[in-house]
Amino acid sequence: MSHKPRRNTRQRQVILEELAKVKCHPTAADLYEIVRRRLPRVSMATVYRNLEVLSSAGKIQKLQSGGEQARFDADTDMHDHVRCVRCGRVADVEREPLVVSPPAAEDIEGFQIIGHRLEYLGVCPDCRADAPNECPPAPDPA
Amino acid sequence: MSHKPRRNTRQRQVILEELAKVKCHPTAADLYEIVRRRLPRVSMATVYRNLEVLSSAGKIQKLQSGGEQARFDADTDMHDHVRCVRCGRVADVEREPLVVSPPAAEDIEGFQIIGHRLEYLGVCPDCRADAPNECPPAPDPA
DNA sequence: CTGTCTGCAAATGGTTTGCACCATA
DNA sequence: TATGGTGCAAACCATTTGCAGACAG
Repeated sequence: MSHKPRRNTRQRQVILEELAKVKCHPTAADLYEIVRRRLPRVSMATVYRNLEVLSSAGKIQKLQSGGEQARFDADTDMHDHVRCVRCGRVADVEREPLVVSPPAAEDIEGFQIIGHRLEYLGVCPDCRADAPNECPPAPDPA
Repeated sequence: MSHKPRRNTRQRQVILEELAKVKCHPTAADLYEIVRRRLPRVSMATVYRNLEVLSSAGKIQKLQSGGEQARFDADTDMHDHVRCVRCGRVADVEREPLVVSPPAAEDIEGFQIIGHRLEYLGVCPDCRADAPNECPPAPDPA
């Protein structure tokens, strides 16, 4: 794929390195805090711009299945994720990704299918711990 | 689950009625425009508040699988959706929803699974039509 | 050198909220 | 009449963008 020439700036390197280092799937803001420890003068704009560049270059994955903040993953291998509906945290699902068969042409009124988005919803251990809550379908991820 | 008592206001009725009427899956703003024809003085806030109330009451579905605007569906029967990656339009998939088996406990590190979110991505007929899309070979309008 | 990238700050845009008045039950 | 609901405007907040100077190639 012919992409525009891209420069290999220090910011870009550090952002990718730090994302690769963490086991979790940080938000842009999380990553900003992390990167800031090495580059005190970076700006959020730079973090956002680079996450965008890296993700369209296929070097990282952007996970934004909910209406929530996007989260990022340096592991580009195909794998599913679970998202905590309470705190928004995202974790990997350690099994082969589910095979999702695309709907037949006649079931989608002219749409040309190019993929799908699947993500599990759950409650993470931490949230379950202090959770004085009850019924499964939590209202909102606030 | 103890829910607060809810009043049956004219705004609430109209919002639900109009949503039930349309075949598409409008955004809050779309619905605001529609509802405004019957209630010229409604506010966006009221539309948002009621869509929230109706959806937590299970009377409508809130579709916000992407990072995009939420869309709403008065059809609460289980069914999948396709979202146009160009214009954001959402349509129903006319087949039995795919059975998604939740990951086993040992594959998700303590998360308690409560559901999943699946949505197909595609290009709608309209967008495909005028689509001057490119990617590899840079098109030259000249 | 040149054109991309950065930092800063201000702008977006969808959604939410505070408040005083209104209307449903 | 008691309270949930409404309209309005301002607040929020993640993300984007305009701009001038900085720096990679």
